[in-house]
Amino acid sequence: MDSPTSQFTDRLALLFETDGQPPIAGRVFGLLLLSDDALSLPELAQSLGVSKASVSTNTRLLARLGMIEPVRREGSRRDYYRIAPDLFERSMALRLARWRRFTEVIGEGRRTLPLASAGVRERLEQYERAFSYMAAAIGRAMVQWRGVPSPRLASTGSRR
Amino acid sequence: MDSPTSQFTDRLALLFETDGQPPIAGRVFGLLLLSDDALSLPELAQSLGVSKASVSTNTRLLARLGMIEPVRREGSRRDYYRIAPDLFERSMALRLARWRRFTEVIGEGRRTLPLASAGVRERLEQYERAFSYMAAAIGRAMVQWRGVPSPRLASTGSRR
DNA sequence: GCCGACGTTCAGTCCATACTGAACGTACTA
DNA sequence: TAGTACGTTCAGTATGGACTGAACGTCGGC
Repeated sequence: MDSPTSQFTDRLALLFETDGQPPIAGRVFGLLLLSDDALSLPELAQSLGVSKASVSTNTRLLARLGMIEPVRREGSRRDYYRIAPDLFERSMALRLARWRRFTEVIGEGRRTLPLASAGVRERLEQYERAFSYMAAAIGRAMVQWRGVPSPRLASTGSRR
Repeated sequence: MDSPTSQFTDRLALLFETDGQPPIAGRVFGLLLLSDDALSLPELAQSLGVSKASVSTNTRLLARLGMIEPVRREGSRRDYYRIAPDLFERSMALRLARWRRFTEVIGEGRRTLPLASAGVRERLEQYERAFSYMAAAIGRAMVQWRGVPSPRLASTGSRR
């Protein structure tokens, strides 16, 4: 792997790490991001210079997150992976889901805990209301974005 | 600290941890979230049963993130901390910033790397365009939310 | 039906880092 | 000017988890 590419995957590794995910997941993601066609597990392992055990674990992680997906090629037992066609939507959904989990913990606290005061209750409710509002708005905006005709991709099929 | 409260802070600790932040930051945040008035560093340390060194580090982390803020009480050298009044906006901004960082790495790759094909370039550009679109939409939605009159908080000052 | 290639699993190692306790610098007080 | 109560810093420790290599089960080819 050439130096500029490894620099790119390194930055993604760091970014993934600060997000609480294994660095190699970022490297695999970065490599696939720059690759035109799907890559096999041994190809990824060799390009990145890591064990296939790591690649196996992290491809499954990324696939579970919906950021990449396996591609079956007939006449081959190998698993090929590529970036998910709807990558943007997936990554947005992931980040929104994290935020929702956070809000749900707050909501559960509000419902089950003996709160110190009405002010505290109001603070938590306010947060939950704001999240619901924003989540709905984000959902609407995403629908609109999907409707935006993509100049070049219009014919290549933005929906799978 | 009573058991249900520590259960709540534990869940937040776990949530922070999966987000790549120290668990104690989550505990401090949870405790402040349920507290009506600002808490001092030694109070936090004692309630959570952790060292004041940890509390000092993590309060500064949370303050840097804008999730909590220090309160000065005249006639006291102690630092008191409380949940940021604009907590929701802050936490949204933080999550958006993370996403932006991610998108910027992709953009930098697109600009500086010798890409394999036009398809790859288009994929990256598409991601960047989508992010810009969504970021703008989220910003507009936030402005609208601010404009939504809060029934009970209207008089207590939602702006500091 | 044997052989080889593939993906997964698991025990082991290693590294990062969260947390602690003690030492330190600082500012208010008497 | 001591004394005290802060918050911060730093070396040390320990815990979690990412990664590895080897062993395993499985499926296709000759």
